[in-house]
Amino acid sequence: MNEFSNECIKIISSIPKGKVMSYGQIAILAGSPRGARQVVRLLHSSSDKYRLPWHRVINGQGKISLDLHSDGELQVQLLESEGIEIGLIGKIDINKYRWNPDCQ
DNA sequence: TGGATGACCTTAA
DNA sequence: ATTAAGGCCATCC
Repeated sequence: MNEFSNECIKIISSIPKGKVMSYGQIAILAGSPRGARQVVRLLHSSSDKYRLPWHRVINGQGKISLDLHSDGELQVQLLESEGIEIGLIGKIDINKYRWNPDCQ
């Protein structure tokens, strides 16, 4: 495991309940402005192994990148359980729920 | 148009 | 077989 992946895991694990982050932001905070896809891979491949709150990670548009008919629906339910308001298209108030560990 | 974003695919150990 | 690491270009507003 390299440092980047480790940072990503820490950052993602640091996302508090009721907050969400985007891939790009996590990648930047992790140290790789172009490593958003690596964050994706980590979430998709090692989410269970590392116990990452993948449901709190969405795209930069504040929407669910997953299929709302499959995993996306599950994520929507999880986010709603945390108090996050989600639109019918999976739109989330990223402006309100954006989590900035650096700013915090 | 242009620029930021991305829930993958491939290779190696 | 599984786990881990790495990246670039099409897509959407």
